[in-house]
Amino acid sequence: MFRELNPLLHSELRLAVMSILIGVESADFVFLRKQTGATAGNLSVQIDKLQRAGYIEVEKTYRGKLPCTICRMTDTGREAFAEYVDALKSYIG
Amino acid sequence: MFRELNPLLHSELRLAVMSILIGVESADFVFLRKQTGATAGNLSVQIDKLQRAGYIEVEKTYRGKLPCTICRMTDTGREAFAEYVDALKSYIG
DNA sequence: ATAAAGTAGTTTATAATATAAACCAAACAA
DNA sequence: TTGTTTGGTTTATATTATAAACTACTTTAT
Repeated sequence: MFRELNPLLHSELRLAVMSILIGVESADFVFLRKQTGATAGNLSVQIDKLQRAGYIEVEKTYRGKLPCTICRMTDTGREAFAEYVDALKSYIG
Repeated sequence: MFRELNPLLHSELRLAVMSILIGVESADFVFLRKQTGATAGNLSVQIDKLQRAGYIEVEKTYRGKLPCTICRMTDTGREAFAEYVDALKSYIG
């Protein structure tokens, strides 16, 4: 009846991050922060979780002299997101 | 950009309960337990939260000699559910 | 009549999660 | 050179989810 909801994606902030990343080639920390309105600490933790799960790739680089953390979704991430969205439909029709 | 997800509804089990109740006039504890596959303890707690939020009404009665807890959604619940579903769409398109 | 097992839950203890506050290092500005 | 801003990370705390333990009663078997 009800499909299981991947707990890694069933989180407002991680879902927002995935939702952004699925639509772009890549996005940096500052952009994600602005789009989601999250605090830096929270975003940092949630990016880490998505990376550990293999759903996103994180590249640590510099923009000029300032640190810049670039995120992009992996194929695994895309699959997981698609399945999550599908599973959600068993709840919300 | 992203709408807020009502944390009371953004929970797998509570969402499942609401999803069931939106489609029926009422449902009892045992039915909800079977449909969701939840443990009795977890279901009891989550029903309580939904009731306190005013999203469902709980009627304590008997089926024969055995206790029977009947749940039905309120108008407030229906509204909250509709808004939650709508908000979700800002994440999953 | 009594013990054992089952039904329908509730309460409570614990594990997992989310979140913000505090912190760090480098850059820039006064 | 002292303070402020940027771009984060780490850690402490509050919240949440969940299962285990318990309550109260019924049914079944002895």
